[in-house]
Amino acid sequence: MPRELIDLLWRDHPAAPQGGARGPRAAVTTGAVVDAAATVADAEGLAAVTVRRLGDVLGVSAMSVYTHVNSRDDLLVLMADAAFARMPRPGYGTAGWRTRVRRVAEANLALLNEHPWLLEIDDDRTAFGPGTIAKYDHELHALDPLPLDDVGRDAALTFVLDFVRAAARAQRPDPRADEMPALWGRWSGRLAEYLGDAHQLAQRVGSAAGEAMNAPSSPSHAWSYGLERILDSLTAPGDR
Amino acid sequence: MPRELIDLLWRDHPAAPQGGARGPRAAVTTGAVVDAAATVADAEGLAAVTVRRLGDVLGVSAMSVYTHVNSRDDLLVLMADAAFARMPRPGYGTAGWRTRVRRVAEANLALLNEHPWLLEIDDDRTAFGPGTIAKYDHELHALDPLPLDDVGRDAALTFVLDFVRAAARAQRPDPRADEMPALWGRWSGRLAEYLGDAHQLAQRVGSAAGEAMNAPSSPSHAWSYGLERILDSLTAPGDR
DNA sequence: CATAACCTTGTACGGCGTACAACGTAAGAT
DNA sequence: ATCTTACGTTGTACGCCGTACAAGGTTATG
Repeated sequence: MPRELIDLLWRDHPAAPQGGARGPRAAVTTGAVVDAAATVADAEGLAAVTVRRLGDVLGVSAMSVYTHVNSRDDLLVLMADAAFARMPRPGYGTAGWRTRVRRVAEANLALLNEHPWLLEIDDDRTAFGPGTIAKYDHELHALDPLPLDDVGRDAALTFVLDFVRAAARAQRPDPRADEMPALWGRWSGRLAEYLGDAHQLAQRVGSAAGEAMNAPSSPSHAWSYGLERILDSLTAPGDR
Repeated sequence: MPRELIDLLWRDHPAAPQGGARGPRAAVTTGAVVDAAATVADAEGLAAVTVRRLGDVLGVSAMSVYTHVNSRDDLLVLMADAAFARMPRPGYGTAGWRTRVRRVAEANLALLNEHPWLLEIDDDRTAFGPGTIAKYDHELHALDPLPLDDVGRDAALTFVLDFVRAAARAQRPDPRADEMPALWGRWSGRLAEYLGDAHQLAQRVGSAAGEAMNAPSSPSHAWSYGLERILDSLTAPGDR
């Protein structure tokens, strides 16, 4: 293990340890590997981000990638932190808390829509990265106007971001979408037979919700509706 | 492909196609494979559920497993539906909607805590399974006392279950938990150097939240707090 | 008894992450 | 100017994975 993950996360910081001076110049940098990985993930999903593939993309052998990243798991952490680092962080100006939090939610939704693979990265070590910390700080400040103690502030932010995460999950296109019509053709008849008239409420609501989701307009009523509910709840009184 | 997934999902239904009469008796059943998979997943996580491993557990060759499940992806769908099918579904009696929804949320949290691997299964085809449909129907009925149309009812349930899912994710023990002390020992000094006095809010709130999470009591303030907020929001007026 | 349908199995293929050792390269030490 | 040392790069190999395929055994049906 050449350099620890924490030092790779902070590789752009002045205090970060540099590679030793001897030996040949590295053909690529850690940053280049991370960027290449993100590009592949954006285009073909996280599963396409393999070490051999990255080697190809970077014009380098597979094993050479390990000079810059330690392991694939570490790479995922670096990818996530880099994505967070790149998020725009406009100042909040004089906006009220509701607008501020709405902006935070919308920015996160946009990020997750752009990089759906972030939903698959679940590694606590990202919390130590500069991008993740900067994002956290910025988003905590959105709650400045609200009377929250430290723990409550963290809980409120988590509450909002979890909602966003679920919404992004729901909006993510099903990778099986193109098979679904054929599947439905083969299955719908059988399913009707199995179901009979049992679970009528589920049948009715399910088909209504299914149609609503495929409806051309209102791409996400659930989003705007849910977000307003979430915002409302932030001003609700404490436990009862 | 011997039998379609939909028929495997409904394998206990009288109308489900049975295996042909000829040939030797199958050594195991689809149900046995699914149960074995769930047992392994409970004990060692979903990644330990491999086809070869299931063969071992069932005393059968790896390839023989494919007689009963078609593919590993299909198996995951069967596992999820079986878990949903086994959830207790007590009647709601005369309980008010708030109690009913709270019970639904608590039942789902308990399920996800018992079977954390459910969080990793994300296949829309589960929606066609008998367990999933029965669960859906039962949970929709929790909302009977509320004045919701079909689409709104589905949206409300999704809203609640997404919250539960996020809470279960947060409560899930980190598989890296045992490495963390050593990691922190090596990293905390460096992180402090990198951070300096930047992002002071994040530093303060982060450590407060971290301590609160490791606190012995109040295993999840976030859960009860968040759930009440979610419940409140279900009675809020519509969009504004 | 022959046939056809079914289950089981071993082998094999192409993928994965990555350990390891050999080799080349360039800066510091002498 | 040479030697030494640290480092980057590479090919090979190991043990996993899911699963395609073909061969062979087993049983009810014609």
